[in-house]
Amino acid sequence: MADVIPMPDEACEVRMVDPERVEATRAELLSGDEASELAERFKLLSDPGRLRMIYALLEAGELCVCDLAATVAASESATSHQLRQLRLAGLVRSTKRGRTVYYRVDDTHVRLLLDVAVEHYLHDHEVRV
Amino acid sequence: MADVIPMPDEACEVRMVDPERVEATRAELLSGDEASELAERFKLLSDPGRLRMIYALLEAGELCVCDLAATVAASESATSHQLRQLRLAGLVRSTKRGRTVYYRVDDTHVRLLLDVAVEHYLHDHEVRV
DNA sequence: TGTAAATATGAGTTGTTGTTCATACGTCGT
DNA sequence: ACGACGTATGAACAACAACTCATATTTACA
Repeated sequence: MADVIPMPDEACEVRMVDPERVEATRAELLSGDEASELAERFKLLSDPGRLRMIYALLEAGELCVCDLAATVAASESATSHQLRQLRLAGLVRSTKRGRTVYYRVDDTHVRLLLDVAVEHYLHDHEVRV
Repeated sequence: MADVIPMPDEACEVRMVDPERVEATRAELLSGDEASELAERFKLLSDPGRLRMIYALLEAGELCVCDLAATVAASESATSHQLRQLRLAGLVRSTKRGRTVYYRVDDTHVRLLLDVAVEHYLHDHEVRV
């Protein structure tokens, strides 16, 4: 889905069963920008490798690139590319000490988001009541 | 990132600065399957259009395909394709009444996940103190 | 029964994403 | 200053994801 197309003011070709509910729901709906911003955040969490990296950083507190790569069993280059994305998104922060660069999670909300997801999507199925 | 490559037991070519921390973190890390399962969930939320659809369904409770399409300003075909994904993932459920099909969210956890994300990533920036 | 409505699906196309490989950059030790 | 190390980055490529268009399916109604 490219991006949100503005709704034509006068519905020209749009079929609707319940126009009132549509209008009411549209009023409460996320704007295109809001949806895009949220989606971008979720997209960062939508790759297994990135997810493991974030998780590893949350666990370890701080890791250099090569250690993180070893931890999640990825190449250093791939790891660096992913970290760049996360850094540009403000999800992680890097500190250079000597020639090694240490990364840490720099987003207060990710931990909660991950905890909620892990709790509901993993424990529910495995620890099962 | 394709999928998780198993870590070689004997680190052959892997540089590490702090092997102990790596090993400790690996012990606490998500497995490849767990990471993939979580990532797949987040991926469903990583598209602005899908996000708006889910949000609309949460708001409206129940919507038929054409009304949902009108609500999020997408084509009915695109909407149907997205709903198929969500349905296969068990995130929404469909009910056929006559010739129209009504969809509703069928995942207890999505609402919480979305609420957390909206709260932290939207309100924080806009309502800003 | 035939036609239109509401949705589903498949094929084809295009844009995006993650990886590898090669290479560049900054830093340490000698 | 030079070579090795740790990391970053760019290009090329392959896999994937989302859209449109065309067509199929099911139901309602005349």
